[in-house]
Amino acid sequence: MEKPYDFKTIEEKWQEYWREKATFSAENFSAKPRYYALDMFPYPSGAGLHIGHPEGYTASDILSRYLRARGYNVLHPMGWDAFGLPSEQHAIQTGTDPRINTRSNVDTFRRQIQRIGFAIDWSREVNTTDPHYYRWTQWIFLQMFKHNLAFVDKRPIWWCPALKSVLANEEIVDGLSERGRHPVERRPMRQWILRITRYAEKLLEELDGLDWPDSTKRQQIAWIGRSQGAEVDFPIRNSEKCLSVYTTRPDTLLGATYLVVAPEHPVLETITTPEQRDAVSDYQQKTAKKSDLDRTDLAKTKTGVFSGAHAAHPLTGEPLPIWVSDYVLMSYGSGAIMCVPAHDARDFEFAQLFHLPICQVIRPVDTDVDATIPYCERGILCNSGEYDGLTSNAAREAIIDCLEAGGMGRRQVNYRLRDWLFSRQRYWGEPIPIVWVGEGDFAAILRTPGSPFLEFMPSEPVCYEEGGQKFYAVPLSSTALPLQLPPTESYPPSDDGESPLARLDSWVSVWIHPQTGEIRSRADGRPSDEWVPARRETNTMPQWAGSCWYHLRYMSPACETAPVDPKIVDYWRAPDFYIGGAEHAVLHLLYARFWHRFLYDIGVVPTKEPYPRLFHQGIILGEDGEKMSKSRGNVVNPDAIIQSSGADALRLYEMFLGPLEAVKPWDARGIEGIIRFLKRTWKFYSEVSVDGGCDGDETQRLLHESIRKVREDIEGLRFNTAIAQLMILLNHLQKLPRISRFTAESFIQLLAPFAPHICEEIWEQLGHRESIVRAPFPNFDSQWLTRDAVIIVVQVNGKRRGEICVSTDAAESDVLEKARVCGSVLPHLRGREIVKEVHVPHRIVNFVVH
RNA sequence: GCCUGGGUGGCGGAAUGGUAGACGCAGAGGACUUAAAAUCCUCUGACCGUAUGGUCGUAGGGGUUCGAGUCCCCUCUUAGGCACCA
Repeated sequence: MEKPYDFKTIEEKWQEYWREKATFSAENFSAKPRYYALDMFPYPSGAGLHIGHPEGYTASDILSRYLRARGYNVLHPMGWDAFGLPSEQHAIQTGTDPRINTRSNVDTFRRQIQRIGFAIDWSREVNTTDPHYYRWTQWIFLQMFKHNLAFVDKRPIWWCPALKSVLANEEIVDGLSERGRHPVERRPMRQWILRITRYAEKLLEELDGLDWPDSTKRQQIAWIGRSQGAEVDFPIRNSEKCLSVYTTRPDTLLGATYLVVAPEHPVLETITTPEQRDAVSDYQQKTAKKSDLDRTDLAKTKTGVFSGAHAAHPLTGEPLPIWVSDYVLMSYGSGAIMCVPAHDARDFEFAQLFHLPICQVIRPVDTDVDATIPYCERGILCNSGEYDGLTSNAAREAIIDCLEAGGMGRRQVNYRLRDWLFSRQRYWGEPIPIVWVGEGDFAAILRTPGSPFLEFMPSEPVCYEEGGQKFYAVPLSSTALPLQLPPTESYPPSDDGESPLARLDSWVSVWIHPQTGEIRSRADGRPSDEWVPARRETNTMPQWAGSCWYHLRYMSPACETAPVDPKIVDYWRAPDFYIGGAEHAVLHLLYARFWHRFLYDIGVVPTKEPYPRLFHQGIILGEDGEKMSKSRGNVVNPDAIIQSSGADALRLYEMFLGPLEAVKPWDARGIEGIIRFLKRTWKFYSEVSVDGGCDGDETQRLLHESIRKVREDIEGLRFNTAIAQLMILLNHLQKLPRISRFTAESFIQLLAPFAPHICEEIWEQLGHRESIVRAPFPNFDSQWLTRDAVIIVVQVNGKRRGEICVSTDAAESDVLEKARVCGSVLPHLRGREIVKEVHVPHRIVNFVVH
């Protein structure tokens, strides 16, 4: 009597089994080869799991299950990136503690992920909002602080009035907030900044050795934006000062006809002439009001004003007018440029607009090349005095040498990368473990030997000035961590952008004891004279912080003495495989590389790079071929698929849709084929007779070919073609009344990484007591991969005219003779002269005839 | 504007320079059934032909090659990234 394929019962049974037996726990030290497969952990949103999540998770799961069956000690963990804006917004709207909402979202995500049957070691689950976790996020921050990589600055930052939040450069897209697409403006605010720029060179260098998608590497290279050139000093007329500019084209120096400074450039204060004062101030005010969207819009014609001042050309002494324009950015280089309108498109446009002189100093090497001005390529110098006739490359070196000799310039490397704005005026983030004290108290702390506050004290103190008073940053000691997020009733930031934490005065205002490191609320009154007043930092860290090092925490999630146990990280090293969306190509992946590299530099981890091998799964589009979104109403819910078709079907279908890296649309009808495949598998095993006999040659051949193909395809992440091969194999087996035990078991084992539940069930029905996970993956026998005879296609002039069957070891002359007399080929050869015979063994014969 | 990927049947897709369209969906016909669903079998790129078969065909145009979806050049198109970075 045939039982129907009851996927719900089967799947829940085995999920329970795996959970109870901790089937997928990873050993920290094992003689087996190790493999660490890492998924980008999800942000547990209120919307629940999205169809895109299981795509990458299934891929890493198939790989994990396969390698486990190949004898590897596999670590495949999961966790939650649970700090973030949506939970905070929810708290603001409902007034409920984001901890409550976050906990329930995490529970939902865990339940949903477990219902898909991933081979995850749940004992290693991490959560960035857990104080046991963020204790170490704070610790790493303090290490950066200690190493002078964290500082504060009052600088104009992006402020989004709608979100009431400051945003990082990276969170602005097209002049709008990445989240919510709200307008943003500049506002000066005291901010924590991490000196990622100090790591620019290291981050660039190591990129080369990573097994990453090329496009992602290219994006990071572009983001870091290393450029090589020179800083050139132009002495300002009637002044002691110089105006320094950065250029990547020192070879065009003799073609510089004017200078332009950014409207924010401090030099304007002193050099602007009285006649031009009003015009310059007016222009400065106008640009301050402009959004960056307006300011960087290339379509806009350039604007600018003359400052009235001149600077001397460092080589000729020629006076060059200094202009002001917002096409020069204060944040890059020195905020000033030399303009060579003949050889730069932007300078050319500006020079034309304001009738500034244009002087050509480069001509093309090849006279056929279009030399229309502006000519922006390299070439041969002209109108450049002693440098005439030199190539751009030679001239660049000669000119920089001359500038350096005269103290008028120097070689310089610049990066497009900006320092990382690391503070948020938010509640739902890691508190920054810093208190602020006055100048005298700070000096006292420095003079206190053995003070716990000296543990993370940097060599260069971090301070800021407010109301004529200086405040110094004092780092909490590691024993004071975690600095827990205090409970509050009110979540919105204030209108001036201060964090909600700033309102908790009993938390913010504290006494600290320099000798003991104790901290007490100031609400309680000063305990004794030794205690000094301090104020806590009220900013929190951005969401990126927790995801910068979670790959390490999985290794030793309960470690109480370090972010990661040194012995255990020595064992696991770094994830062997990391999979996640391409949208993280620069932000998360650059920040995490920075933190990880820093941890390497201070000896916490043994590897320079966190993710040696990276893969991006392509997004799954809605059935209409558009990105899934609530507003389009094309969202596919994984829960509904599991309900109607089962987790095995969901897993298989997501992998069968197409190549893992491709962007591909969902098709609700397509999953029918997968369901049929699973039902046929079920039915086949309940009917077929599995005996000790042998299979026919054809069956053996197909089985061993399939084993090879599936193994290779899993290793190459070509899951769609692996599944196709399993379908071909089943289509064949289905026709047989009986199969051997080896064949019966092999097919199920090949399918098991993809559809683990049904395979566990069938495995059990085949008489096994232990989980299929424990069974070694089948090997192919290469004797079945070679054939005695092979079909060869015969072409005449490249057109297929017939086929012949020849033995694999047939001599070439025999093959050609057989091809020549082949019935369907003969008519095409008759009366023609064969001028060439091409024979590719085991593949093709081609006769070239006249 | 610049830098990357893509463009193959009605659809998702498969093809180490060597039989284009594997596998699956959808569609057509048939078997089973009182009937439907499910299942199973056959067919299914276009055109011509009763048929053996032939011609065309991988966005378009050129090229290399005995042979090109695959390599090279140009054009169109689409997705992603960057965008006054001096």
